[in-house]
Amino acid sequence: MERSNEPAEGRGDGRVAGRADGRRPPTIRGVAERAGVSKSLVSLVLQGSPRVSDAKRQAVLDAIEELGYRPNAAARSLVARRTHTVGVLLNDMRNPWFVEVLDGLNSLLEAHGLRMLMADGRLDRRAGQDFARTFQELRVDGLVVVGTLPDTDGLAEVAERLPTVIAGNHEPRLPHVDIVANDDERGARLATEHLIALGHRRIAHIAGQGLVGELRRRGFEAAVRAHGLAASAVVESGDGTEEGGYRAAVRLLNPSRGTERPTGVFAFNDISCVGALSAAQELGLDVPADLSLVGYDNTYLARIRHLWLNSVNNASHEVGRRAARCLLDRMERPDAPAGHQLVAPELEIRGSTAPPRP
Amino acid sequence: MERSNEPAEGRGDGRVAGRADGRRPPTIRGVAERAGVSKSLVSLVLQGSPRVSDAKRQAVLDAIEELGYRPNAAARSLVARRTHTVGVLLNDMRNPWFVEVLDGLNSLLEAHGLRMLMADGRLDRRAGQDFARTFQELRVDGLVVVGTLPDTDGLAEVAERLPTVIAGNHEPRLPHVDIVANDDERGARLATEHLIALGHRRIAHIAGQGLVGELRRRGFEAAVRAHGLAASAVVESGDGTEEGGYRAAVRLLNPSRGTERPTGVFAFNDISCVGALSAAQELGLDVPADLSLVGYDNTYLARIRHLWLNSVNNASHEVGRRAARCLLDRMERPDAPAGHQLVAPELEIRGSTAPPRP
DNA sequence: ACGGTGAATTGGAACGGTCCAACGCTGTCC
DNA sequence: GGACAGCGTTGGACCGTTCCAATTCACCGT
Repeated sequence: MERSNEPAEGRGDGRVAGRADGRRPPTIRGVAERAGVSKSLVSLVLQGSPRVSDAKRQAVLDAIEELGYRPNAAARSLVARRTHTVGVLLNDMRNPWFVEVLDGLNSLLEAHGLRMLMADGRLDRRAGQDFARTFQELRVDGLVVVGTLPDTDGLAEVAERLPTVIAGNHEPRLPHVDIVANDDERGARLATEHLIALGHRRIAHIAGQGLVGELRRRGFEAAVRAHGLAASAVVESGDGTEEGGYRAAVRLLNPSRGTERPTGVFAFNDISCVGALSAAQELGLDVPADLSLVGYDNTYLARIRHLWLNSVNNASHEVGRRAARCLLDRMERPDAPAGHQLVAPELEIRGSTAPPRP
Repeated sequence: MERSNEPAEGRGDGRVAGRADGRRPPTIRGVAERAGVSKSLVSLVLQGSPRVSDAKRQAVLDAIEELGYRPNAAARSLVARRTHTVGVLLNDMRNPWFVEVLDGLNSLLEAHGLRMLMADGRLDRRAGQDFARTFQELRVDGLVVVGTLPDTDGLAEVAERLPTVIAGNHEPRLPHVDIVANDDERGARLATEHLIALGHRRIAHIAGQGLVGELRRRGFEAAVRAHGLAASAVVESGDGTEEGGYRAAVRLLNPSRGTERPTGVFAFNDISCVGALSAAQELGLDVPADLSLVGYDNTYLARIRHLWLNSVNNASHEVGRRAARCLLDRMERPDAPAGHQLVAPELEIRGSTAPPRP
């Protein structure tokens, strides 16, 4: 009762201590009053309408400037029923690969006036489990899932209502969800064929886990088979970590092994490739003279002069760009059939391969 | 006129092609209607009010479930004048350091029901230039700036209206803006004193740029001076890159140099330390037998077994946690004087240092 | 029988924008 | 001189919530 007579005073929101400086941010009405026009006219000015006289436009702009007015995005999107925001769900921001995709995404989305709202599933437990709820409550205009994702059921639910695109992963396949991914199988073939072209005949692969690990292994196997080297090819399992790569390489290179050891190794990713490099050096093998190595992902690890690894560059930036393109298309035609495209990788040559010793 | 009789039909928003599936998402009114209650009661249920009969509560919950209703965050925050969102501005997501800070931030913010809206100044040109405008339009409840920042004027403007905290940087100092940063000077002293304690007498520093570079150099100089080694200490300038570290190390270690060469080097960061490592190996020096190295930041580079660098761990997670604490406090008392705290780093010992050769 | 009490429920006014129909002007044309 | 067109401008409905005051209703004591 007493309170209703002093509406804009501090502590008006019932918190323990007064919020902000007690003064609410200026509204469109405040601007209108100051400029001596109606709020409708201010709205027209904000939208850059041409049917406003220069005099009033200037008055409005001055008032905006003087008051430091900023339109309220919530109010705006409430009536427009568009937030100009797309949700981006990642699962590990530590992965430099993601940043490339984000960069590619952003370049296009920004040009279309969309901002990105990022959530990291691993970093933010809530976002991982409950991202469906969060993004729906925020009424994002679209959703991009980057990499693998914790909760497929949740995604299916969101995808029914929201234009959705998966970037950098091959699954899950859902009715109206586009997929843009790296062509991992092709990249693995590229790496393997590079070793073969150098003259290597005993070639090994340090495998990774998950669907991506599967695809890269498949590419490796296809390449060795195509060149009749399947009999002398070996696959050791790793886990995508440096330690896993190290141990796999030790198993591969250990002299106690019955068969002759490989002269070329294609590793699942750069990290495990670095592990393999460590193992080789511990065993007194020179890279690339005694052992050729190829990694994958072309991370900045590969670019360290000390390591200088050949690596498959999976063009993540392009994946991001294309995913953005898909999302924009799907926002226009939400019921179009799901598309599925692969982006071709390239092999980046540095110093970790050479022809085998004669 | 004709339209007003068919309000919820597709294309109602006047776009070129129909948006979504033509059906608007359910609102609180729809839920109320279905449950046979008023919208006010639904609102009470949503807020978990105890003064709702069990029968009606259940009816409402069922209706929500059946319709797949999700409250509209924009409408909610419009009346509540709180978005439960804090803006996080970073300047390069590629930096693994940031991710740690974000993780620390998130752990506390999430527990207080706040979500993070991230913008990368380098990735998103608009966010970098115009983040002040964007965050103000979104009416975020607070702002965290992680690392350095492109536009100090913009920050000053925002900070007048918004609880603001700077994490991981020592500047700029503004009236109501708290600062939580790593104690770079102390970390540098730690690293340098470790070398001194091992018995090194000719110690060098590969410096970095900016305020942080300055602070670390200062810590180095303080330590050598305190131990009476200032005369034999050298500082070479680098730029925080691998290449810069490499070149600085070449200059330091080159035999043609007039003076005797250092036996211990403290580098500005892990990356330039890796560059120094490369240079040492090219010159035929063994690390750590001929040359001890210490890096900074304890990134995962340092943890690569192949490199296995001693490095100063600047406890970024803790920086994030404390920054979140500051922000929460400041949201309660926005006019409190600005605080400034430093987080103590620790030295992580691995394999890149040893006593100098006798 | 009646007012009082308190709990459960409801209508309606915000919140800060957009947008549409309608308005007052001025000038033009027949 | 009146109908009309077109321009610049405005009031008010609406978007989907929250919150407050008001209402209903059963129950109680007198």
